[in-house]
Amino acid sequence: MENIRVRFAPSPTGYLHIGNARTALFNWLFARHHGGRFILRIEDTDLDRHVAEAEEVIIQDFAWLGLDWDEGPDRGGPYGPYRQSERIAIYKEYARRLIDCGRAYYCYCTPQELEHSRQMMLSRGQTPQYEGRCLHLSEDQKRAFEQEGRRPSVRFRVLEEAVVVQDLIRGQVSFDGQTIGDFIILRSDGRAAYNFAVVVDDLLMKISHVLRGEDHLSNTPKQILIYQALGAQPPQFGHMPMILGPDRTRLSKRHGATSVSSYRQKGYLPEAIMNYLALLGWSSPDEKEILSREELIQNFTVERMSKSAAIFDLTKLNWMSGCYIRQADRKRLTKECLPFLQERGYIDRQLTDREMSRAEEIVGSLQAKVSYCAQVADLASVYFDDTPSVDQESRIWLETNESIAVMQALEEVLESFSAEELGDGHEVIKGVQDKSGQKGKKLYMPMRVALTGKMSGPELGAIFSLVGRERCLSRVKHILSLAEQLTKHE
RNA sequence: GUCCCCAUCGUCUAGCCCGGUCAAGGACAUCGCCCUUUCACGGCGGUAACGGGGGUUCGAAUCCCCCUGGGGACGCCA
Repeated sequence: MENIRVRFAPSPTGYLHIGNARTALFNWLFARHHGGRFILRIEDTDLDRHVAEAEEVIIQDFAWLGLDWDEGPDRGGPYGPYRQSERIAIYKEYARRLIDCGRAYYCYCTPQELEHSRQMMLSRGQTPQYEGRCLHLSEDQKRAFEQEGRRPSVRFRVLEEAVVVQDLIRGQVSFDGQTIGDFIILRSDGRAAYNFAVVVDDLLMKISHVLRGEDHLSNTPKQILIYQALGAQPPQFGHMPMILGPDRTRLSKRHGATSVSSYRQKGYLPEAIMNYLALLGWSSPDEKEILSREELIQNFTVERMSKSAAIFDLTKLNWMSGCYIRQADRKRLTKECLPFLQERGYIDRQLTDREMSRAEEIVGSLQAKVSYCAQVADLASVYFDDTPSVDQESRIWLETNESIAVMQALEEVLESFSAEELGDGHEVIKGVQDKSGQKGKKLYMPMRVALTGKMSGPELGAIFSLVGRERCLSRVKHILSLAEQLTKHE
């Protein structure tokens, strides 16, 4: 293939949706795999919905994910401008051409009138479709409408019997021209409608392949019609499967986190998000699942895209993210976790070398247990909370004498050690074992609960060495007193 | 309502184009065992799917038709 040019064209709605991110990713992978160009274009035709910083947000999320683009509003390119709001004159010019050759006409119907007739048709069980009322308006009629103060929109005139879409993913799909009503290409305020703007932009930007969500499949015949009316060759289309929520409906806010930034804010690693998204609707030829960005680029082809919709599975994302966290370099991971630790006041904003290496130890001790960085901060509470409460499932360890005996043994052994002697607590544990005669779970769980109030957490060794003798001791006393209270109440 | 797309374990999927090698493979989740003097990590094993009905064929998860189910689109939203 030659001169491959693909684009991602988001509307700046304030955040980058997970589904859009996947669309962007596949376009990017396609471009990088084939050595083509990846273009970012902002579809801000609808001023009403335009959010000022929205464009910036999208660009940031892109950068975070590691997607780079060759042409775009921020870096220019030979086919700019790359914002639709800056291309209004171009759309007008192309609409003019269609009017001149009889493939478009002015329509003076008001939104109210159109809504009314739509309802009428719907109630009669018909497909709502423009009836062509303004198709043959005389100059006098037009003037009369103008006098009324009506501003016309421009409609595309559909003449074709049938339109065939050659889809890269779905094969040949045909549409009956009869079912496509004359649609608006220029709104009455002069702005281009989506179906028109995309065509003009894709044409002028020499886009070779349009890979987008399946929800656009039924728009495609309209767009092909415009290409044809303009005497142009349409690009290759490929309609990708939708991403659904667990209830099998289109992924939306009520399914929870659906923006890329929400995952970034929780401290997911970008390569994990990229990897997971890549597997939604695509599979690698060797069935490998953990793929680096280079492997993704190398293996990506549209032939391996699936046709059926995929459910966004947070559980699997968390597993995959956990894989990346475990593989991550400790220093890097610590850097990613720092903001979360600071936010809770666990560590200072400015760190000495010593504090930094302490932070690395903390993160390292938790690395195998989390899926994303915010969880590190959750679990790190065991290093900072010296008066922990005992969670429900850990209560049972406060209720038996043999468990309490282990805790008491821990208290005594700890007291017999100096702060320097403690180290990673190995000797302490041995001492407690000797004293209590317990081993395994019955040895470890009481100690764990006495130290943290929880049944799970980092290695006891990490707790001993990072918390130190004094605080360990005060925690054990604290928990022991809680246990005492508990027994009294019974 | 009309049009369009889709249909393999609970979930993501391989296999389908080029029918037999599929008593359907992998991954997540789940269950069990092992490792670890604990939870986790890791290792091993188990449960679990070709939506239904017709064809075509010696033979169908794979090809055809119908049904059902799900999704999408029908906007002066993108």
